[in-house]
Parts: sequence; structure tokens; C-alpha cells
Amino acid sequence: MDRQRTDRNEEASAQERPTLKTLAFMTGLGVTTVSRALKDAPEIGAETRRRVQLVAKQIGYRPNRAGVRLRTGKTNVISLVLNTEHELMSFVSDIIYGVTEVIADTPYHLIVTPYSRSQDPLDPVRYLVETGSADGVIISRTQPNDPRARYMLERGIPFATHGRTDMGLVHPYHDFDNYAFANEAVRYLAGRGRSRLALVTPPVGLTYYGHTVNGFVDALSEVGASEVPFNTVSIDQSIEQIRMRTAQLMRRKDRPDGFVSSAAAATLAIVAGIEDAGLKLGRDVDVVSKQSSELLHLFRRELLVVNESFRLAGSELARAVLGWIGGAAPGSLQTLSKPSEVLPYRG
Amino acid sequence: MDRQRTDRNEEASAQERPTLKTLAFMTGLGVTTVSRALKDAPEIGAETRRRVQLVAKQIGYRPNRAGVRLRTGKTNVISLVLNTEHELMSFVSDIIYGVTEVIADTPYHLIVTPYSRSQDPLDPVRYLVETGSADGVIISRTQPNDPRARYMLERGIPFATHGRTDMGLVHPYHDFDNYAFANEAVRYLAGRGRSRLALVTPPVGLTYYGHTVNGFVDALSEVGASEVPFNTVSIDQSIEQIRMRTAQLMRRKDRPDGFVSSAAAATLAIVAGIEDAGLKLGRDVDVVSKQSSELLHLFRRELLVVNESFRLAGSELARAVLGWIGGAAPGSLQTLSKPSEVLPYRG
DNA sequence: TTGGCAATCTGTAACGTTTCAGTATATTGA
DNA sequence: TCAATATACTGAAACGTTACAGATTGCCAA
Repeated sequence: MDRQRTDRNEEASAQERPTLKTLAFMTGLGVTTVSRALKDAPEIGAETRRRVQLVAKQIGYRPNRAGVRLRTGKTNVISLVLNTEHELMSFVSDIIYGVTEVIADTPYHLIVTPYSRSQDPLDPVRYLVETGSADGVIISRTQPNDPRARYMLERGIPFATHGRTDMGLVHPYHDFDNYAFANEAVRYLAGRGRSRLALVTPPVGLTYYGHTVNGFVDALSEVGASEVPFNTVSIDQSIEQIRMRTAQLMRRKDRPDGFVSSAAAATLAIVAGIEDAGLKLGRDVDVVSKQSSELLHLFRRELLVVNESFRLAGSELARAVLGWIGGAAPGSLQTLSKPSEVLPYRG
Repeated sequence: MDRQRTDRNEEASAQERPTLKTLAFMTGLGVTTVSRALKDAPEIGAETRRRVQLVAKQIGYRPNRAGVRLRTGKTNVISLVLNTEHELMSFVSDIIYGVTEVIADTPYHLIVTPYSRSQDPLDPVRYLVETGSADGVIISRTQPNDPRARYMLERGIPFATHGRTDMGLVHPYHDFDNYAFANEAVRYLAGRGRSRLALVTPPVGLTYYGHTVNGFVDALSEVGASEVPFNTVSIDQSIEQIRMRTAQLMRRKDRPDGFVSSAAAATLAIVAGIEDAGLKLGRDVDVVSKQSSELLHLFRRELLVVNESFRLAGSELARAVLGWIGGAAPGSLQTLSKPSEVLPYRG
């Protein structure tokens, strides 16, 4: 049995959802005319156009997504591809809000496509492209040579990356200037008399790992400070690991007197490790950390923070994908967001 | 021009996505037979069935979502409806992961439907139902008398709520036992000699506000402790507000010596407020807090925590909606998760 | 032999949309 | 006056799927 049980031969007053046919019947026009009138096609008379649009608005006509999608291939969907193990909590929530903010008054829906450690990060992207499930894709955890970007570029599907690539290929991205962040963090620490600095890096392999390290290293030589290697740790690791390794490090006599940390969660662990070693934040060591919500100052007032907005990233990425879908040049859809000043405790 | 530019009259070797027609051509059968063979219809010969399924797997056939959706009305989508202002960060990320975990090996996609303060919470739900955009819906911030639940129940669209309602209507839900949480928190505090307790409540109006308050109040009288009213604060407020109000409260001579807090973010603010007033956690006052990630003990080791898993909530909610869609009785799809013990600092 | 029936398979129509190839009417140019 | 042309509209087909109502074949009972 068909799911429509009303007599549909001649549009009874049925309370079913209105379609083009309904509108055609009500206006006395053909469905073709109605379809074109709704999209302001030039070959439709001005009055007819207004009339159709009025009726459509009155009865709350909304195009059937499946109809459009089947006919045109346009899904009106953009997909956010997320790693279910390594994304930061605040990243997920803020970026989603940023994206939805932008697509709110468009016909687009946002679908979340997850993948896990065990999978090739290319899998979800391949799935989306092969099944034609989205008009545009947003990916994070971008690598200098990113197979996902290459793949989508080859297939011609619009996408935007959170973070840049370095393949000589041009595509939309939004990135935070992590070079500037690390650079300024070092300078700030130097200004407070710190000279032996350790860096808590982003995950090795991601593009912004390189940016961060470069900013850090360049600033070190500029201010004449030295690096205390801490390569065993990155922000992808568990709280416990980071804490333990930090405590180990801080018990050595050649310990650092300053940290630059790329993520708030890692910073909590760093601080815990510092305190495990019996040292005191602000006195024995200073820590500059990125954060995406205003929580670190509550945690320890001595922390020095730089803000990075993932909500902004979400908005920019959504704007970029929509722009590309809309025909803009990919190269014109690249944004870089500058870090805030280093903020000490204010009050 | 049609988006398909290949000569499609007689299935050339075109690298287009395979459809039922492709399969029909390859197997020499009719599309109807192929369609039925793929869904194990009984009137298809066993060998034919195997043959079709083999070929389908070989060439990686995947049903076209738009085709199915247009024909059957089934969207294979479930929607998570979120408030973009008030949801907790960790809630969003964990619940999404929980949901995707469950739908990973189903044909379902997850779409995120946001709404903001300015909107009626019913708006997004109405939109989903009117446009038939999802087969099932998950909502949070559930109220005792929830118009959204009532609305969806009337329209017969499967949904699950995070939190219970109290309208005498039966529907799937997942809830955390906040009565037990508040109750045990009070008992624990009493066990540590605390007798003047304040409650940092969930948002007034949500069902679990009542549960929490009841658990708190009942336990108070059972252990003979008293309540220090703190009604000006709930976990929906800003960090700054909570912090300020807590500091005010703690400067009064009739201040509490114990807090029960319903959310980790609020707890950070509470502690900050306590310390603003010059008091010390663990000595002057104890705080029991719910948390959804293991961060509070890093924050202040003296904090007493109870864990609530939003990932579990996401999974359970997804299971519930899918169950309802699959025809299970709504009443059989209700789960309540018990709080962990109160966990003091362990090392 | 014939009729009936079960077992398999098939063509057609429909879901709602857009595109293509028109048609009908009014308007213009010579 | 007649044809050419612009204007405003229209029906049919197609996207990929499933439901309905057959169609074909073989087999068995009468």
C-alpha cells in the first residue's frame, strides 16, 4: 500500500504537504510554469510570478528535497567529517555551532560523518563522494600532503579544510595562525624572564604542527632563549600520559621554566604534572596556552592564555564551502585568523 | 543540460554510479526482480537472489538515497536538535559520538538541527516534521510538560528525549538518575561532616531540575542537614555570574559548607567564587559535582565528582529512536542510568 | 487433456522535481 | 496582409526506487 492514502487524483482538500502540482492546481497553471515562477525565471510574466510566489508562501510550500536531489543531484547537504577519538570536545561543539550559524538561512542541512582510529581518514570522504551524499565537505586535522584534499580536488567536489595543506594545490581553508601564536608566546615568556622553554606540540603529521614548531623555534633564536626538548608529548595524548611525562620532565635539573601549549586540555595535564613535581606555576614556571573557551583562568589564575575561536572557524569554513559551491574561486576562500594577545590574569 | 553526460541509452561501460538498472542489465533480470532480490523477498529464487547480491557487492552498488526517499518517504536520517546557547560543550561532542557509534553500521545519517534563544524550541521540531526531513528525532533539555514531545507524539513521528517528561504520555527516553545523584551527594557531604548545603541546580523548567531538587531535599531531611538557599544561580548562567554570586554567598556568615553542583562548568565558577571569598576548598567547604569528562580532579584535587556519560546517553537515545522506527513499543525504549559513586581524589 | 495453482519473474506507474522541446497568442516588420 | 518573432505558458520525459498487477512456466489433480 502506498503511504499516501488520500484520494490524490484530483487534489481533494487533502492536508498532505503541498507540491508543485498543488500549486499548479490552485493557480490554474502548469507545474512547469510554477516551478519556473518560483525561481524567478525570466520567461514568466511578472504578475504570474508574483501570484505564484504569493500562493506558495501562503500555503507554506517547501520544495521536496528528495525530488530536487533525484532530479538535479543537488543534495543541499554539507558534511562535517570528524575523528571520534582525537577531536577536542570544544572543537566539536563550537565548530558545529559556527557552521549551523552560517547555513541557518540557507536550504542546507549539516550532517556529521564520523570516523575512528581504526579507519583510514580517507574512508568517510570516499563514502561521501561515491554516494554523492553531500554538496560540500569540511575536514579537519589537515596534513601538509593531505590525501583527502587531493581526492576531493580530483573529483571536483567542493570542500574546505580546517588548517592548510602544502601540496601546491589551491583550495579553500580556514586556519589559525599558529606560527604567530607560538612566536608571541615565546616572546611573552622571554619578557617575563623565562629562557628554557618547552613546547607541547600539536599532533605530529598535521600541518599546524610544523607552523607551531617553526614559530616557536624562530622566536627562540630571536630572543636568545633555548628549547628543552619535550618530543615525547603532543596534545593528542591522554591526560594521564601528558601529566606523567610532564612530572618526569619537571623533576630533572635541566627542566624548563616555561611552556607553550597548543591546547587547553593538555594544559590542564601539564599543570597537574608541574604540581606533581612539587613546583609552582607562576613562580617556578610559566605556561602560555591556547584555549577555545574562557576556562583556563578559572583553573589557575597564573596561566597565560591566547584565544582561538572554533566557532569562527566553523563559520568561515561553512562560508568557504558554500562559496565554492556557489561558484567562487577556491583561491579566494582562504582565511587566516590572528591570535589574540597573550592574556595574563586580569582580576 | 542533464548532469549525466554519458550515453545512457544502452548501458555503455560508463563509470557512473551503478543503479538497479545497471544491475538488471548485468544480470539479465528486470529491475523489479533485482530490487526484490536485494531485500531478500521470498518470491525470488534462491539462486537468483544470491547471484544478484553477489554482483551488487562486486560492483559496489549502493541504493540512491533520493530515489528511496522519494518513493517511500523514508529518509534514513535522524536529527539531533540542539540549543546553540545552552548546551554544554561536552554534551554536544559526546552525545554526537554516542549517536554516530550506534548508527555507524546502519544506513542512517545524522543531521544536526540547531535553534537559538530567540526561537521557540518547537520551531526546529516543527520544521523537521513538516518537511519530513527525518525518520526520527532526538531532543534534549526536556521539560515535564514538553510541547515538542506532545507534538511529535500527535504526528506519530518517532523520537527520544534526553530526560523524562511528566505528562502521562509514554515515549522513549534516556535519563540520568539525578535524584540519586543529588541524594548521594548530600549523604556523602554529610558523611564528611558538612551540614549546611547549597545546590547549584539545573535550569529551572527542565524535568531534571525537579529530580535534582527532590533528591537533594529528601536527603537533607534524611541526614538532618539544612539547605542554604542559592536560587539565584543555575548551571545555565554565565561563568562570571555564577562566580560572582558564589563569592557573595560565601562572604555571608550563614554561608554553606558544602555544594552540590549539577555541571562541571558551573563547578569551575563555584570554586573560583569560593576562592574569591578567601575560602579554601576541602577545608572550609566541600563540593560534589557531576562531570562528563575526567577533568575536574585536575582542576582541584579536593573536588568530589560523580560521572555522567553523555556518550552513553547518545548511544541509548539513538538505539531508542531506531528501535521505535523499527516498530518496537515506545514504552520498552526507556533507560535510566545510575550515577557512579562519589569519587574523591585518588592519588 | 484440461484446469488450477504455485513459483518466478516482469512492466508500468508513481513519488516531486527540472529540463527539453514544444505550442499558442500577441506583436512586429515589410 | 503575411510571415517572422517575441512572450508566456505547457506536456512529456527523466532522475532511482518500490508497489501493484500481471505474465510465463511447469507441475499436478481430475
